[in-house]
Amino acid sequence: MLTRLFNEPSLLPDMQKFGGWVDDSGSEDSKMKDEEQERCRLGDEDLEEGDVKDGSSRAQSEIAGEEDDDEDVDEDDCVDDGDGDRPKKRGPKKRKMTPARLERSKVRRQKANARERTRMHDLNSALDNLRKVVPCYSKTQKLSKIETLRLAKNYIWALSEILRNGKRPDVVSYDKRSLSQPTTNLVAGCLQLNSRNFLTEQCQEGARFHLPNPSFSMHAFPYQCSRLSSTHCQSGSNAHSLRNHSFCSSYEALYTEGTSPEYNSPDYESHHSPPMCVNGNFALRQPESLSPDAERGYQYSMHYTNLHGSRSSAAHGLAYGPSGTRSGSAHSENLPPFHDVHVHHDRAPPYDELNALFHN
DNA sequence: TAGGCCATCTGGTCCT
DNA sequence: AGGACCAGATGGCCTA
Repeated sequence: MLTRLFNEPSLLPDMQKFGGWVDDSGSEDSKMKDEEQERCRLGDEDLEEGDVKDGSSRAQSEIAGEEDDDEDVDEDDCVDDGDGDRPKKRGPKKRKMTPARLERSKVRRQKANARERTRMHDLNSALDNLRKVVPCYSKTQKLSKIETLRLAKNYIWALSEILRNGKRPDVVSYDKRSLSQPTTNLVAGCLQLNSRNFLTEQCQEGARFHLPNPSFSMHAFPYQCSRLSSTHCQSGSNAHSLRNHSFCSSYEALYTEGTSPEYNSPDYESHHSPPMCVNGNFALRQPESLSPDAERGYQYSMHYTNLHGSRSSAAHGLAYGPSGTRSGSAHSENLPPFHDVHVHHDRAPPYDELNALFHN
């Protein structure tokens, strides 16, 4: 719960005002006390805060001439090693951790913690922004950090290849590191479902749709979400022999939140069959009624495998060929409305080539 | 329950 | 001195 609260950056500054990190303030205090006790016990240690493990920082701060304006105390206050034979240590005198210094150290540490939190939040925000511009985006099933980066890398790589060669990148030369199975499924399901909504939207608007954001047109559509239970996943649509549990699970996960009750009825779900694929390719089916321009502009296909060398079950489960023509018996028309999963693409660039990206 | 993912704390290092 | 950045440690949450 605390963790969740802290995920809300706006809350953090206020929380910091109230004694810093709630969970750890106590332990930090005790830690500080322990350190002080340890220093006195050892006799020859007078570490600055942050020097528990070694003295490098201490040496640094001492060299820098750290001064305690108000509470500068000699080391003798604390130390009585009782060993006159021991060679006197060189260097500046060490200072005892007085309560005032301890307090300052604590404040410093809390400030550093707050900065670190802010820094990590900024980093996460940037990562979220990146998630939104890689070709698959879901609010409900976020790509992990590492997968976001890998996906982005592959996306950039493929775009570069297309720009350089004007043709589909060679997937063999691609970075083969793996996305997880759930992510593989997510991307696959994401694209397939969006294609369906996308096309529906086009039909409703006369094969045209708005592009409020010319860069990421798919953001224009607020997708509804529906849920497919595992049961339905397994029992429904026997004709789709290639569908497997993993793929079903991904759909289930994707549709778990924000589900409209009406979609939970068996009748409704029975109409929804995850798309199939037999060769690792999947693509969006083009409506026959689309004008040539629309067809050219909205075609979207994708070749997708998982990275461990094993084919993605999701990819296997998709039925549409790379050309956008239907190659199996799946019914993309019957796919459930999708919830906040977005496929990003721009105008009508070589999507066939771009879709080769997700081989990672 | 193990493993993955994540947020946070912490100390070290470098830089200004 | 203080801030930024980094990496290790830790603990919570979630899922298979």
